[in-house]
Amino acid sequence: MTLFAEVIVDVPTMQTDQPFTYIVPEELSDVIEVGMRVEVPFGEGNRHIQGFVTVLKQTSTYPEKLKPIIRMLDLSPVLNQELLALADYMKETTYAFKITCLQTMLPSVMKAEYEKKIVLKDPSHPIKQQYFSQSDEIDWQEAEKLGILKQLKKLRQENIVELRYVVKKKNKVKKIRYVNSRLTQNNGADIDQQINQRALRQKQLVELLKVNAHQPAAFYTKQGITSTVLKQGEKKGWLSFEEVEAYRDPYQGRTFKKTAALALNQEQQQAVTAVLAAEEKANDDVFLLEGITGSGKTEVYLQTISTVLDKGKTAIMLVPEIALTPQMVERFKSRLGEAVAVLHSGLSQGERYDEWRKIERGEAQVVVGARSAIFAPLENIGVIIVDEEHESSYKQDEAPRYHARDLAIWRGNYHHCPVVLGSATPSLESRARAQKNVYQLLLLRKRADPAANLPSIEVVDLKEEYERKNTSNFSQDLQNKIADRLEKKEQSVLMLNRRGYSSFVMCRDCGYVLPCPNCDISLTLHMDTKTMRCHYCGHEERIPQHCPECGSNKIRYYGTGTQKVQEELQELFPTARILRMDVDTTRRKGAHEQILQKFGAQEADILLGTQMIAKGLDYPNITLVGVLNADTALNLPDFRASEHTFQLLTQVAGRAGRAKKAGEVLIQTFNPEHHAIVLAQKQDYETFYEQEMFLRHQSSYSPYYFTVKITCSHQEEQVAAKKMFQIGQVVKTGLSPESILLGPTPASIARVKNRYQYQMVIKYKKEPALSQMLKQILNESQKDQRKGLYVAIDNEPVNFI
DNA sequence: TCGTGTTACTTT
DNA sequence: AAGTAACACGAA
Repeated sequence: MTLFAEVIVDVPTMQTDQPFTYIVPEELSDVIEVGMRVEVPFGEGNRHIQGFVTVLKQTSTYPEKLKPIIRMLDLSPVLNQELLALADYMKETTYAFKITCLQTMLPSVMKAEYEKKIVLKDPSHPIKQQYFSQSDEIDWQEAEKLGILKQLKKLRQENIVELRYVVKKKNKVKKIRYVNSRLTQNNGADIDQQINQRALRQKQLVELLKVNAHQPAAFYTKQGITSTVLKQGEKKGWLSFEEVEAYRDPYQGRTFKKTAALALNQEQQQAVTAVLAAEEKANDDVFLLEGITGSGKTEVYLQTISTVLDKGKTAIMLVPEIALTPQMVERFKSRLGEAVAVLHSGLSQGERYDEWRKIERGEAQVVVGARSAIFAPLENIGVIIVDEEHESSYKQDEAPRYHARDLAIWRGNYHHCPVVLGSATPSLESRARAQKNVYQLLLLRKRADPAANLPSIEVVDLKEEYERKNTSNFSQDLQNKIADRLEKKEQSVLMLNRRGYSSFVMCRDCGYVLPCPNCDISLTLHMDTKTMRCHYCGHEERIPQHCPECGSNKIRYYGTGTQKVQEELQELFPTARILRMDVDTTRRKGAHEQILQKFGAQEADILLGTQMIAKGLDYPNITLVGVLNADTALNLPDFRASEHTFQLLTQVAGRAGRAKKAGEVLIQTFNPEHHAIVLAQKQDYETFYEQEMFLRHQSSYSPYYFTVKITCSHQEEQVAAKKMFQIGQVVKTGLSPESILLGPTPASIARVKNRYQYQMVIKYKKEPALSQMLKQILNESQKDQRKGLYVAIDNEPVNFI
C-alpha cells in the first residue's frame, strides 16, 4: 500500500500556501510521522526545498503523477498535533502563510538554508580547467561573482553541467569528546614499564588514566596532554574516545542556591488557591491578576507553578523581553531548579536550540521566556502565566502578527488548564473582560513586604519651571531631592522617556532638520558612534558641521539624549556616581546585567536610563524615582498613548520604596492636568480604567471595537495610494453601516526604506464576513507583489504609527 | 534572425 | 521563490 504525505512547502507566497501531496518512499513509510520536516522536490529543474508533513494518508486525489519525498530531516516530529493545530489557528487569525506560522514556532536553526551548485557531469570533460578548479562543482553565487554564469548556463543546455540544489540542515547537535580509560590497576603497572623513559607526557597520561575512568578530552588538554598524545594512547589501547551529546547552556557552571517559598499574605494566598482550584478541576479559566507594583505577583506565580510541577504537570511563564533580567532568571532557577528552561533573545541560535530540545525531551518542565516561548513544546501543561500582560511586545510586529496572550489562552483551552494574566496596570481589553466576567479578577492591593508602602508621588509643572527661567532638564524640586539622597547615601533612579522623542540636528538660521534619505523621518543623533542614524532603515551618515541647506555653521542638537542629560547631571552634582542605561550602553552582550549589578552593589548613586529601567528593578535602597519628561509619548497619534503613559509611570514609580525605606517619586511634565498623569500620581488604576474606557467608548475604539489595519506599500507614492483607495472601495461596500473606516491615509511615517506606505483602519463590532473579505483582498493582491506592491494586514494592531 | 527584457503562469 | 514559456522589442 502506498502512503501519501501532504506537505507544506517552504515557499512563502499566496499561490503556494496550501498542502502539496508527495509519495512516501517504501523505506520511509514505517518511520515517517506527521510533524516532521522533509526535503522534497518542487517545481521544474531539480529544485529541492524543505517542507512540513501535516497529513499522512492512504489515498490521493491528485490526478497527475506524484513525486516522492527525498528524505526526512528529522528522526522524530518537531511539531506535535497540538502545535500543528495552533498553527492553523494562527494562520486564521493573523492572515499569515502557513509555512511562516510553522517556522515561527521552531528555533531558527530548524529553518533550512539552501545551496545552489553547478556540477560538472563528466569530471574528465575538457571544460573542467576553464571553469572548475580542483572540484567538479562550483557555487552558483561564486559563478555569478566570477561572471561565468552565462557560459555555464549554455553548458547546461548542452547537458555538460547540471544544477544541484542542497537543503542544508543547521540544527547541529553539540558533541563533546570524552576519554574512557581502558586501564585496569594491574595492566597499568605493566604499561609503566613499556613507556620510553623520555615519553613524559605518555607517563603523565597513564597516571591520569589510572584514576580517571571517564573525563572530557578537555580535562587532559588542560593538563598539558595534547590531542596527539591522546591519539597515541588510543592506538596503544590505553583509552577509547566517546562522543557525548551536550547542551549549550548559558548558565552552565553556575549554581543557584535553593530558595524556599516565602510566606504569602491573604490576597496572594487567595490568588494561588483560585488558580490551583481551576487546575484541579481541569478548567481553562483565565484569571486577571491585578496587583500593585511590589505586591508579590512573582511569588504567586512561583508557588502556583511549584504545586503544578509536584503534580507531574508542566508550566509556561511569559515575561516581556525587557523584564527577563538575570534577577528574574535567578529567582526561577533557584526556586525550581533543573526543571527550568529559559528562552530569550540573548541566547545564541545553538543555545536556543538546546533549550528547545531539553523541553521537547521532557527534561525541562517549566519554560520561562519572552513572546516566542509560547510555542514551547511542552506536554501536559498545568498552568500558563503571562506576566505584565499589557506589554505591547507580546504582539509580534512582523508576520505572523500574533499576540502571545491570545495563543496562551488558546493553549490553556487545549490543555484544559488555567491561564493567569498578571499586571499592575492591565490592558483595557483584559480589564474589560474581567468586568464582564469573561476573565476572573484577582486583586492584590498591598505590597508583599508589610514594612513597605506605596511611594508618595509629586508632579512638577515644567511650564512654571520655564517661566522661572529654568530650562534645564531638572526642576529645582528634583535637584533638591537628588541632593538630599546623595547626602543620605540612598539611591535615585531617573528616567528619560524616549518614546516619541528623539534628538535631532537643526539649523538655527534656516530651521533645516537633517532627514533620512530613505524614510520620511529625521535622523537621530548617536553620540557613541558620532553619527546620525535612522531608526527605521539603519541609514547612517556623519554629523554635519554646516547646514546642507543654507551653509550656516549654526547647526545644533535639539532634543535630549541620555548622554546629554548625564553631562548636565554630572555638572550639577560633580561628586555623584552616575550609571547610564540606554540602547547605547547596553548593546554589548551582558552589559545590561553588569550595569544592574553595579547599581545593586551600591557602586553608583544615580541610575539614569530610558524605559528599560522601569521594569524588574528591585533594590531596597532606591528611595527616589524621577521622571524627567512624562508626556513626550502623550501626543503620539495612537489611541493607546494615554494608556501607555499611565502604565509606564506606574511601573517606574513602583521602583521606589520597595522595602522599609519610604519611597518618593517626582514626575516632571508639561501636562500636569492630563488624566493619565493625575491618576498615575494617585496610583489609581481603577479610576484610570473607568475614565479611559469612557474615552474609548466615545471615540469608538478598543475594547468597544475590534480593529484591523491594512497597509499598502510601494516605491512610488501614487501606486501605493491608488491601491489603498481601491481596497478602501471594496471594503466600504462590503461592510455593515455600523462599522467605521479610518482612511485611507498616508502612514504617519509616510515613507520607510524608500517605500511609501498608505494605510486604513477598520473598526467594527460584528462583521462575520470580514475575515473572508480580507483573505479575498490578499488573494487578489498576489499579482501585484511581482510589481513590488505589498498589501499587509495587521489584526488588532498595537502600533497605529 | 538572434539576443534580451518583460510578463504570465506553474510548482504535488 | 525560482523556474519556464511566450511575447515584444531593437540591433545585426
